[in-house]
Amino acid sequence: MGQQKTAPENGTRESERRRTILRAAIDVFARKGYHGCRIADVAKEAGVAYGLVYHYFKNKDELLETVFETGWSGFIARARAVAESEGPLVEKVRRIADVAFEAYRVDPRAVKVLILEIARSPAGARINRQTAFVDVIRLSAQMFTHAKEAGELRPDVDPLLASALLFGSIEMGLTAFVVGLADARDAVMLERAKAQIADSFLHGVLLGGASAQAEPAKAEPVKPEPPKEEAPSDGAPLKREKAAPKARAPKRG
Amino acid sequence: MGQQKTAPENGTRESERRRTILRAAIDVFARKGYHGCRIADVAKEAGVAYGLVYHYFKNKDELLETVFETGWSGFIARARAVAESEGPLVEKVRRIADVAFEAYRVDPRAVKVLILEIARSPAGARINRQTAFVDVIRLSAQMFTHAKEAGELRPDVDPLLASALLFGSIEMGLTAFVVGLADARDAVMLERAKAQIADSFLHGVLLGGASAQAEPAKAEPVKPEPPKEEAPSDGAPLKREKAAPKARAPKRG
DNA sequence: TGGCTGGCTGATTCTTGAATCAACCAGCCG
DNA sequence: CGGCTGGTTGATTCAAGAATCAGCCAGCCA
Repeated sequence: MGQQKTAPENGTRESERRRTILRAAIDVFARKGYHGCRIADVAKEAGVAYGLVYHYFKNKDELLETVFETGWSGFIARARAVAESEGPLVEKVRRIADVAFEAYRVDPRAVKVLILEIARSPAGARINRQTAFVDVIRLSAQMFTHAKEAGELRPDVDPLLASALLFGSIEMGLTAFVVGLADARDAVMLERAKAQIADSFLHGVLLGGASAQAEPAKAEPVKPEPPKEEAPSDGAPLKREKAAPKARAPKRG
Repeated sequence: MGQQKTAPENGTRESERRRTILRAAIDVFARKGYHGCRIADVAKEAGVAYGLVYHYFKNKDELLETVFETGWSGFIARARAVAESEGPLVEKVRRIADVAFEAYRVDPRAVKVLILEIARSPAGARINRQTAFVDVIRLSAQMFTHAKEAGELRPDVDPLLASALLFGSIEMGLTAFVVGLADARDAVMLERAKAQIADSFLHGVLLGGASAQAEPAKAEPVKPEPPKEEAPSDGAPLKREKAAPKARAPKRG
């Protein structure tokens, strides 16, 4: 395929092979977990020889490290852009939720690995990882600090903690899908979850507060939600009630 | 120490030794992570011979499993009690946060292991674990469902998701301490964080909405909580700073 | 054509650490 | 005392799987 495969050039600088292996690693990690798989699995998934993995990556750990950097850097960049942009806090929070959910929509497996294997990787964990997670939280904490100074936040809210809570909500919301608590194949559901996360975070869940979608300050690009005549969402919640174009995506194991 | 060490009796039925090993396991897991330590480490920490660990536990996995059950069952029992009790949602949410933070205060290491190693253990994870986590969420989801029926919740809030968000907030709040983002040795800080988590979740972080402690539409019929004179949760950041008795102590109700 | 180069291969080697087990050491009972 | 029982020990065994390495092969240039 890549005609000019002569090493040196290649705009991407990242050989096709290398990318294949990385992709395979993400899939295998997502399926069996970092510790639960052997390099052999990755190689097989990628359809390459065992040794080739070592040609491109120093060792198993570097492989995970790379998966991390690849996925995380993209997310953090977008999140930072939002956090540092101008505009009302409400907007920013919504957009951050957007970024996270979009990432999930585009590549759920990668997000799963990020959430399950990396964000919470135990103490010893080399490099960034844990640090990285802390970084985003610090980053958005600044956003909250500014918002607070601008009088958008309740004065008794701690910026750092608020930041942690926002990401905690987002993460757990995503986890619900990752873990299968909610059906992730349903785009509408994702959209709804995203909206609720932002709303709950901003206005709380209690009745009587500022009504949630009160101000569509900025019209959402999509309006997948009808009048919100909430269905009797009993204990069997996040499972789309009535009919729905059951876009049956094949459950890839 | 029980003089009568003859096996059969012993009210606890759990030998002193066994408990020592379990404790050591918690500490070591918390320090180096499950995969990052060997049985030998646990044995050394406990001050017993390598083989003894296997005398009390079938294998390494059972050890983790036990750590899990031990810590988790206690938490889930308390959480369930709160969720199924009578009273306004506001109260329940606060008390659930209480339970979680109290657990942390009592045994931070154990909580760390629970959060880092078990709650998010990757896919394949045997038994409960992941399931257990899902269970609490389902459990509290019911609580939200009832609250919704009682008109305490905004109608557009999905119970299951709300539940996930609550625990997501709690977990991330705790994680902030676990990871060292915030100083966990300060009891006041913990108290403050706990309060903010409940408040933010209930009323949102925005200024202007229902003021934090504003009463929701439905007045609380019960006043089950004693004054609970808590630390003044002012706006001070997670880093304890000098006085800033910014008035407003969120004395609920 | 023949000699290079470098991506690629996979059997082989080496390490790590889980799990086993034969022996040891009380205290106890007959 | 001598034989039991059951907690305790730690060297030994063993399997898993990470990392290595001696080469293979395809394309390329002289």
